[in-house]
This record gives sequence, C-alpha cells and structure tokens, in this order.
Amino acid sequence: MGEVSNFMRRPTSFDIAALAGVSQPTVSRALSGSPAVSETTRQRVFEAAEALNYKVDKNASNLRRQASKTLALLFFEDPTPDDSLINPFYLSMLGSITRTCAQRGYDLLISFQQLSGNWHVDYEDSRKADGIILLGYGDYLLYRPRLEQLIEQGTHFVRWGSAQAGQLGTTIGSDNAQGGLDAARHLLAQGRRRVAFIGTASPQYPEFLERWRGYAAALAEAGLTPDAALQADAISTEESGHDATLRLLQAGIAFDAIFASSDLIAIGAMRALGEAGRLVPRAVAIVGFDDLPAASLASPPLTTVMQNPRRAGQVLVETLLRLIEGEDVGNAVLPVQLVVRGSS
Amino acid sequence: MGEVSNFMRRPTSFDIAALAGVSQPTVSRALSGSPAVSETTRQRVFEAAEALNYKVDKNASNLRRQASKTLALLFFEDPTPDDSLINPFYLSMLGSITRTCAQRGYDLLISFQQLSGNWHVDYEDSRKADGIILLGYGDYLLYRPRLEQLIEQGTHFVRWGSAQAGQLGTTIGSDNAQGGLDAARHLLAQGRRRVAFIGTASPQYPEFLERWRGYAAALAEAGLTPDAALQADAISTEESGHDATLRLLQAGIAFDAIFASSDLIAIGAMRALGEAGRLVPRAVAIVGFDDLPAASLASPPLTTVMQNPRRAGQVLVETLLRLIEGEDVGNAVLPVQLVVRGSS
DNA sequence: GATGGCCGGGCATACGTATTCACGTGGCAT
DNA sequence: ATGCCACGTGAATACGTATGCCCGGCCATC
Repeated sequence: MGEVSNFMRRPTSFDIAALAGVSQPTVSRALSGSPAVSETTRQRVFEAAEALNYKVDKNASNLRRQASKTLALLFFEDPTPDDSLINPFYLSMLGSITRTCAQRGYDLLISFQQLSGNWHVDYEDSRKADGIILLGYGDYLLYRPRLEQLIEQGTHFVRWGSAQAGQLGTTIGSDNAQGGLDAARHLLAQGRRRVAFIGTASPQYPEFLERWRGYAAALAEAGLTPDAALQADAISTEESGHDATLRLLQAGIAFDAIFASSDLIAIGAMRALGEAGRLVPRAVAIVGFDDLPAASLASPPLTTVMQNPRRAGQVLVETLLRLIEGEDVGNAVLPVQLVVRGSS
Repeated sequence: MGEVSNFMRRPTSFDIAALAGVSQPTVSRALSGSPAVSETTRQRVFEAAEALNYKVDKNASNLRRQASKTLALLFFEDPTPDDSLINPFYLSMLGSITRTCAQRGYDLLISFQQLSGNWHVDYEDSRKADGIILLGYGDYLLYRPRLEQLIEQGTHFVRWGSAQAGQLGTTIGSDNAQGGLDAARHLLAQGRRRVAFIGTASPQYPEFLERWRGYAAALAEAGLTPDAALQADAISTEESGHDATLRLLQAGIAFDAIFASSDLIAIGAMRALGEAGRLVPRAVAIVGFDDLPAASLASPPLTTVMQNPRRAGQVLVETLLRLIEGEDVGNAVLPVQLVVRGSS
C-alpha cells in the first residue's frame, strides 16, 4: 500500500502541492519556515513531503535565491608536485571547519590547488559557493597577486595566515610572535644560550617571520642578539628540517638548543641530531611549533607551541559568514600555548 | 579603457551572445565544446566571454542538465563524541580523492557524520551531488540498515571497506586477509611463536576480521592454532591499543610478538610495552597496519602493512563515476605491502 | 450591519542555462 | 535549374524553486 513506483520521476514541489491541496508557492513557503503560512497548512505540507520522500532541489533553489549555502575550502600545497603530503595541521582544521559549516547549515566544497598553477577560483564566480576559505603555508609573494584579484572581483574570502597589518584580505592566524617568544623564553630559562632557529625569517613566509621575531625578542630580553650563523633556512617538511640541521652540524656551529618553526622541521631536526649522536634534550633542547599528533609520539616527546585547530576552524568559518552577510570584520589573532614535553 | 563597472550585474550568456553577435544557445554550445558550432564562431564567443569575465552559472547549468558534476564524501567517525580525531589514513586518501575528482571535472563536497545520528544523505536526493563516497571504520551493524536504505533509493555510492562477498553496495578495500597473512608470517619467520592479536575478530568490523583470518591462516601454516588468551579487543585508537595491551600484560599472558590491526593500536601497544619495560623488538616484536606517517616516526619505527591511499582514492572515484554512468561494476580488492622497519 | 485592516495563500514571473526543434543557407548531384 | 542534404544557428521552452504582488475572506471595531 502506498508504494510509490520507482520509475516515477522525482517529486517536485508541484506534486507536494497537489497532494497537500495547496499551491506550489505555499509548499515553498511552508518548507522554508515562512511565517506567512498557517501552522495547520504547514503540517499538511510536511506530511505530503514526507509521504513522497520529497527533497528540495538545491540547484533550483540556489538558482532562484542566488546563493548556494555552500563554502569552498581551498588547500594550497607548496611545491610538492607529487602529492599526498598535506600538512597535518591543516587536516586537523578540516574537521572543525566541516563541523562548523554543518552547524550553520552550510555545505563544504573542497579542492586542492597547486600554488603555482593559475587557480581559477571559480567557485564563487560560478555560484557554487558563497565564499572561500584559503589554507596553506605558501610563498606569500606567489599568493599576493591572486589575493588582489580576489579582492578586485569582490569575492568573499578569509585566509589562514599571519594576521598582521598589511596582509591582503581578512586573515585569521595564530599569535606566532607570542609563540616564538614563549618557545625561546622557555629554552633560555633552561639555561640555554646558543639557541638556533630553523625555519626562515623571510617575508615570503610571514608566519615564520613572526615566529622569528618572537624568538629575537626573547633573546633581546636575555641580553642576547640573534646570531645569523645560528639560523638555518627550512620549509615546513621533515626532510627540509633534517637537511637544515645537518648543515648547522657540518658547519661546526656550536648550539645547545633549537627553536624549529614547525613540528615537521623539529622532527627532521631530531632525526639529524640522532644520526649525529647528539642527545636530546641533554646536548640540544628542542621546541617545535604546531603540536601535531606526531609531536607527542616522537621520542623524546616534542615540546612545542600548540595551535588550536578546532578554534581556528570555527573562527575561519564564522568570520567568513559574517563577511558574506556584509559585516565589516577585521583580522583575528588566536592564542597559542606552549606544551612542555621531554625534548627540552 | 574597457573598464567594466563594478556595479554591473554578473554577465549572463545573453551578454556574451550580444557581444559576440550570436544567439544565447550558441554561446552555451560554444562554451561546452559542442561540435555543432564552427570554429570561428567559437573563437568569437570565447573572446567575448573572456572580455566580460563570464563564468557559467553552475546552478542554472546543473538545474537544466539535471546533474551536478559533484561528488559527496562522507566521513564517519565512530563514537568519538568530541571531535577532531580523524583517522589519518582516511585523511591521506582525501588528497587523492579530490585530485581524481578534479581531474575528471568533478567537485567534491565533504561532510562528517556521526555514525550514530541519522545521517541525512540528502546530497544526491537534493541534486547537490551525483554520487556518494562512504568512508569510515565503523560498526558494520550500525552501517547496514543505512546502506539498505541507500540501495533502495537507488542512490549511487561506493564504500571503503571489506570488499568481501555479502557486503552491501559496491565496496572497495585493501586485501586485509593477505595483509594479516603477510604480517603474521613475517613474525613467525622471526622465530616468534606466541603472537598476540590486538584488534577484534568480530563481524562488526569486517576489515579487522579479515586481518584476523589472515593471521590465523599464517598460524595454521606454522602448525599453530590461535589462542584466545592471546587476543585482546581494541578499536582503532591509540588509547584503546594501549589499554588492550595493558590487559594482556596484567593477565600475565606470555607473548613475544603482537600483530596490531591498525597502526594507532600498534602505537598504543608500544607505549604500554614501554611503560612495562618490555623492549621492542627484543622482547616483543610488533607489526601494525595502515602505514600512517606516524608509523615511521615511532621509535623504533613501526613495521606495518601498507595500504595505498592514493590508489584507493583513485579507485573509489573511478568506480563511482562508472556507477553513475550506469555501468555494472563489482567490488575491488587492492593489494597491500608489508613494510619491515625496526619494530620487528 | 457596514467598513477597514490583516492574514493566508494563489498567480505570475524571474533566475540563467541546456536542449529540442525548426529553419535558412550553401554545396553538390541530377 | 532544381532538389536534396548537411551543417550552422536562432526561437522557444524546460528545469524547479522563491518571491512580489494582489486578492479574498475573516475578524474587530464602530
């Protein structure tokens, strides 16, 4: 009884209207919770929709409303041309972002982009998304022109990055300077005096630069000045951290601590130290940045500056939604927290 | 010159038509590469579209074509009610899935679902997606009714799971039995005779069950029979693996090897062994399953059965697309590979 | 009992593209 | 010169929902 043929085409709002004995517009109003429809009518409509297993056609709905109730998340992977090496920190944001989206009634489109390629960020242009979230440690100089383009087109977007003044677009980021300060202070408080910095202090990577600034400020507090010989360039991969540390070791530079600008770098550094027979933390104390899951699994467990990916995802989504609603929102800086473990 | 007012509404295909001196349908045909339009006309249309920075409105396009060129990816998280603990193995599939989608011209919607909640898989019903990918180690008994529902509705979907006969829906999965066989054979070849199994051999978790079967087969080859005392239940978390191992230790069961049914379990087991002062691999050799990034970072580095997430993602997407196109496709079993490291 | 206001709901239309159908044009063969 | 066909294109319409406008009826007020 009541069995609906599988070969019948999908029901439309007209079918519901007919079954409920109302007009199609009333169906639309009832289902979208318009106050213009009485409770009894709404009830009838809901029952009819239930009976026919009716679902609003989002394409038609979006077309009419000129909004998609969807956000797009764009990951940028740096120059890793092969694939699959996604920064775990971003991945752990992902959960939080999708959840916040869902909670606010938005769907989430996801896409990986090569930073180099001309990313046709068509998502908002083609009305598939109402706004865009940009994620990726990347070379800011490559980013910048694209951001200008987005701004010019009036696209709604937020970035994860260094929320300093002068950044293009609305930017959410951790308090990198504070993190660098905390990390270096901690190492200095352990009596370390030759603290190496592995990462880069170039404006190409504003987040790393901020971390370096915090590090430099901590040194200054202790009456020290940054020593260029104690700094080794690395991007945020385990390999790069390993190689940079190796260069320091081979150059014969004396150091008793390392502040690595990311956990992946720190893990690579620990591997290099291990290979060289330098004990952690006895000979070299080490602090990372991010608090990846792998940080607590390393041996010894890695002291690190924790970023809060859950909070980060929430703030990104909420800021973007406010932007879409036309609010005038500013950048946001999220607190970080030093987590002391065995490596320091 | 040629500056377009920012206040002009988005251009439509009519605007392009007017500029190119053709009709709107011709614009549609030209842009979608229809052979029914001459090359010179196509050229004019492309130039006009370029000039006005025109982008096809996907909502209108999808509505008309009755297809969205979008897939939906559903992650299921087991009973972790808090959040953010996503199985890293799935995350590394994610990259491959999005890339394969992009390559085939599909967008990807993503969503996290609580296995317990009544997941509204409206994506295909509401025409937001043409098909669905289901991902998640989950209690199969909870899954099953939902799968039945999906099948009944005629939804196009593929699952990652145990691709054994009797599974509902098209299923892609690793060769779990072979992996278990390889892992246990390897341990036995090292001369170990008391090989514990940490995981579960219940039909609720068919993938773990398959791994157990491989393990049991290897024991049989060596003339041994599985000893129930050597098996400890665990789900795929570090915590659960730790606790299960602790139970074995406290029960005073003698064992000289562990086959853990996932890397997270293995890492937890190694922590428990470490706390108990049992050396790995001297006292206890251990093999995991998955080859998470963390596996090679553990100390000692974890021997494990590698699943190939890149290949997995590709096969999932390609199978789903063939399903959508009406092809009659079967399950697929992907090969695994034992990676021997320091823990065994 | 008449009138004004209000509420619920119907009519018509807009959203922007894809597709069907039909038409005109040119070339070729008869 | 005429008929046929193929090819390129335009006119019209379909897709399914949301919304502005308007109308009819009900209740309250006088």
